[in-house]
Amino acid sequence: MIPAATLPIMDVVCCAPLVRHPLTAAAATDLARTLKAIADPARLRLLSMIAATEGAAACVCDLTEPLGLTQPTVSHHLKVLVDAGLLSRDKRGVWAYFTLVPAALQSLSDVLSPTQV
Amino acid sequence: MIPAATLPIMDVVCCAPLVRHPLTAAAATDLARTLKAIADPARLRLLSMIAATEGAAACVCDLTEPLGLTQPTVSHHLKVLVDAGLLSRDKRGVWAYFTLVPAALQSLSDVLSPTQV
DNA sequence: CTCCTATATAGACAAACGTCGATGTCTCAA
DNA sequence: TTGAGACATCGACGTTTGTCTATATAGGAG
Repeated sequence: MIPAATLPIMDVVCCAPLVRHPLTAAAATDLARTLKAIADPARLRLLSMIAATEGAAACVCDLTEPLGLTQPTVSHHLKVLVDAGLLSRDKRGVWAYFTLVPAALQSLSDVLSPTQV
Repeated sequence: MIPAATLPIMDVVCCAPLVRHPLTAAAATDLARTLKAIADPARLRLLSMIAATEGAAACVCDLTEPLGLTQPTVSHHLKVLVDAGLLSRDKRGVWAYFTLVPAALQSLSDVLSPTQV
């Protein structure tokens, strides 16, 4: 039950570009865990909706209706993204605001790039 | 049963950077399909092993043993990657050689980058 | 305190997934 | 023609995943 959020994504991704060295089993498992978090239509839309939101912060109530999913399902997807280190949660009073973690997406982008430095 | 390989990944990915516009349901489904293809430890290792191979082409027989999976399972994973447009298959005689499709990985990398042009 | 609202958690269920052993297909060599 | 080897396909299986409803928790208004 260790939250994946504690995984240092940068470490997993940095210095292990996919196309330069064969991945070890452990590195592949870690990277796959993060990729699984974004390999879902609902979660991709959540990420893009949060990124497009004024101030890049959004609460669950704003995200539920345009997605066409129930509130518990949206909360579940948001938890997956937070645990993966892609979003951060900021609880203000009754509302929970979610913000992108840009470095996480950048790390994923870097590891996939065939033209890595 | 339309192979995902016929999906124009560049079109799915290009001009729809994740963090700039909210994804439509259809675009999110297409992108998630491609991401699911690489969100697996065995397939990530296959990609990196093929990339690291002399000439960037490898046959199934070379990939089975280091992965520790059976030949049918490796063939299955390779098919997923080919259908996703990430690998191309080249059958020469009895052997099947697999090669990276660099543009596909680059497209994925681009769409995830928060610092997209 | 009491109610209302926003969110999280629990439990259930169907669908999708990863893996395997068995078998089919195709190519080459003898 | 026959046999062997490389790869693909099939069918089965246990596990994981996405979704829901129902319920719990917790903050703010009155």
